[in-house]
Amino acid sequence: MTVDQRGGARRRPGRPPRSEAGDTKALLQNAALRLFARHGFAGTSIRAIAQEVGLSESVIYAHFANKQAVFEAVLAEFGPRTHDRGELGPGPAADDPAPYLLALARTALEEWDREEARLLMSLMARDGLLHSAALQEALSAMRHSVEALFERWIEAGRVRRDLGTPQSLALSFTGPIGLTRIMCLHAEATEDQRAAARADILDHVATFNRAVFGGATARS
Amino acid sequence: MTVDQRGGARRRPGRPPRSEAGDTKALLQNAALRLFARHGFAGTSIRAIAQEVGLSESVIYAHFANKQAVFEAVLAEFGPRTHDRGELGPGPAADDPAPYLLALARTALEEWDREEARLLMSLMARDGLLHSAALQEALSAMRHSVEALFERWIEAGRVRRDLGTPQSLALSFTGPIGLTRIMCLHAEATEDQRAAARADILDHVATFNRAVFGGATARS
DNA sequence: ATTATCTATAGATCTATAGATAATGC
DNA sequence: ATTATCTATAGATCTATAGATAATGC
Repeated sequence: MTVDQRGGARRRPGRPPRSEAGDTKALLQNAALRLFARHGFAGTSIRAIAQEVGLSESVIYAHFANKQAVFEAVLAEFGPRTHDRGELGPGPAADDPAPYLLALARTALEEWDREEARLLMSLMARDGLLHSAALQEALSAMRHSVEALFERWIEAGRVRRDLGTPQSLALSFTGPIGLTRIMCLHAEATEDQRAAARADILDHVATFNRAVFGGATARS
Repeated sequence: MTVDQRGGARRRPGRPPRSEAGDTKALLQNAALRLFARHGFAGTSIRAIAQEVGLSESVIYAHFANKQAVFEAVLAEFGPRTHDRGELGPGPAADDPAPYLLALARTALEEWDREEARLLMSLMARDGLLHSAALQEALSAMRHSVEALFERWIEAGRVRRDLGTPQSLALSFTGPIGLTRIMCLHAEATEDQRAAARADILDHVATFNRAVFGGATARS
């Protein structure tokens, strides 16, 4: 009788016919991601998640052990990947620093600007996940891989040795990118804000490249 | 009878004698800040706040209209200042860029490493305040004031004009500082993590200064 | 009389479970 | 028989209010 999101009357009791069946678990996880991103874990009720999909709240317990398990499933499905971070594949042009860094940034941007990634960012900016050990590790892994690049470039004479440690250079390069991502590439940002954020990041990379690699890349 | 935080038996009914009176409102706000920082708004109950101070939960309504009002009072008291941002006072040495930027960073660090500021950071990293209009504005104000500095320095020939726009330079300078603050200067960070964060920030500033102002500052 | 606390409680959630119901697939 | 849903409900919170109680300050 009651009209709901799924667009129709409330279901009757009993298993629904094949024609109406969907991937309920996936629908629930998706709804949960959106609601957790908007209202946080404590601010999202089991009831709200089920309602969003147009189902009775008890159906959640057929798919998840409890509310916490829903959150963990969302993180496992959409959460930060631990593997395949930062490397851009085996080696397009890692020995030409400036273009390589630009390509790295572009790749990251493409990944981070996806809706799913933005929802995840909003979720992390609630619930304190920004400070969770998991994210800190993912971030530090990413940072280490960039440090390794600078170390190599210093050895190869592509970066003035007196400029700073590989650690410091890596932070100077990734900092503005990471900050802009956290602050602007989230679920509530408008398309305009996101476009500005992407431009800011690319401008930073260009400025960084000019300051660190000087005219070397452009002229020699 | 029940022992509580304030260290004693539960109060009896009736106004407490002068000897036991404290600034209840301030105590409540302080407890609320800590709990909101740890568990978020929705994850913190009125009950938990009162309990933390060792009072009955109904006492909260003598001091605040409702739960939301507690949150707003906490933000008003501890929240991001809109005024007196970034300027370091009228003018210590704004025309010698490198030392000025270093002083700017040191001042910010001192402010941000205070316990209260760290609690606020944790609070913002829950409840989505990181993406609130209020913080975005505070941040953009800070950024603009740094942009103005770079603009002045470019005009004065202290920064190579072809390096990048004032906007881009400002982001390249403040990005690593802001990111490190958000990620490391929060309530749950250990003293070691915070020390590393402070060192990272100062290293970045040094690297930035060398890359952007080159030997000019050191030698001429 | 006013102020600052308490106790008790109403009413609204919220999580989770038990048990009914109807379609499916063997 | 199994699966995927529902209805109904228990029990635990949670917010907020009403009304009692005792110290304070005039």
